[in-house]
Amino acid sequence: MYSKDLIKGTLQPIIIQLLHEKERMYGYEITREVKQRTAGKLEITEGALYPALHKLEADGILKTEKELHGNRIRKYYSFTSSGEKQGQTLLIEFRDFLDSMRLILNSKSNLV
Amino acid sequence: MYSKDLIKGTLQPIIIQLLHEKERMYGYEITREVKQRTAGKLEITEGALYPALHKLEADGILKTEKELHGNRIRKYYSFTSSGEKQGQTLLIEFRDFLDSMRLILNSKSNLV
DNA sequence: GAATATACATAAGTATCTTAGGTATAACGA
DNA sequence: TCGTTATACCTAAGATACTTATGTATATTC
Repeated sequence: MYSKDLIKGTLQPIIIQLLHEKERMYGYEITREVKQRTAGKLEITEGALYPALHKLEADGILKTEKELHGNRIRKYYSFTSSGEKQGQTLLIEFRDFLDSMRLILNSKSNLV
Repeated sequence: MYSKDLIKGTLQPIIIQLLHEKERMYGYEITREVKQRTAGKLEITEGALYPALHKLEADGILKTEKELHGNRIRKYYSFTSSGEKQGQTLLIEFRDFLDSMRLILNSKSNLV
């Protein structure tokens, strides 16, 4: 697991990214998918995820529908029609931000 | 400028990276360098930078020496001998973290 | 039948940031 | 010469995204 502070601010774009790929997902599924993609290096804690999902719903970006699987409830999240566009914008910004980080780490500048 | 929340957690590794390249820098110089490297997309606020530098010093990773330039004081930061190693470790972790972000954004997973 | 996995949730505390303010010198343009 | 911008440091209040801990409940596995 990475140091806790690195992760701040990345959770929302991660959620948005996954939902852009899969249309609808439930919370626990998101934690599993992230863990799998990063070979266990990044584990989203539920104490962070659920409040984040609730906020995205409260902001009108995601909507939910509950479904019974076996005897357990799953709460599926998907984009609202307006949220779709907002999510795309946020993802573009996030990718651009990561590019900037790479620039900082790699630029052979006039330093030294 | 990027959304505020994206930036959280990245300031410390940025400082460490720059000091690995240049040996010693002062606060204001760091803000200029970051702005230049990112074409103005990332501007470190002084309210964030100075407390971060103070913390790195308090943690024994950086040390300082004040210098008079013209009539203005510059406070130069550089690694302590033990801080050098810690900084390297932190940078490796940060790069790895960015790689994980890329994995999440790019993996053609079994989703959909 | 105990431990682990699945699946949701909240709440207190921590840490990093933003925003806003403060001090002071240097340089530049109107 | 006077106001603005740049340089250069600093702190404090408030916002907020996280961690850690806890709770509830069902399903599966050993």
